[in-house]
Amino acid sequence: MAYWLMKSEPEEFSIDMLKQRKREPWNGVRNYQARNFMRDGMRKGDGVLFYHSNCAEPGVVGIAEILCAAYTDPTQFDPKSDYFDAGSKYDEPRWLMVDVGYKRKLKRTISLNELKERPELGDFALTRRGNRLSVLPVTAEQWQFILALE
DNA sequence: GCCAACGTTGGC
DNA sequence: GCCAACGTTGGC
Repeated sequence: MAYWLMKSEPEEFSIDMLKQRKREPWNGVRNYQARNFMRDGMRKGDGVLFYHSNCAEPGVVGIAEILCAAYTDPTQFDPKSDYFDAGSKYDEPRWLMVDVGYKRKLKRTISLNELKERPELGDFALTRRGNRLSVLPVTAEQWQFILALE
């Protein structure tokens, strides 16, 4: 079992929306590195730190889980979608997605600021300089440490 | 709204 | 293959 952190802008899709819907196809990832994490790393049952980005208090706000291995993201073939990719072919889809399931909200937001101040996290993909990945790996140690802060 | 950091595109 | 221009992410 592996652990991940997935970012979402709360105005686009918040932890409360995931709580309501219970399950969400994580479409729209259009970064190769993030796609590779989903394709090569993610398996059913993996843990997800749900992170709010681009908001007043960026940070980890909840826990989710990966519900299935990566599969074709249909929005890449939809000309009306924001995520349409004219260069992707049906028989060779460029973009994948996973389904994410709601587990629970944290009692409080564990803010980016707080995470930056924790040397215990070591080399953490989230706080690496200039990091912009929306899907990134979390070690078992980081997972436990972050949740212990709750 | 600003802007640093990064990824992508496309001319050459 | 290089690299300038451009677009996007996301913290502040």
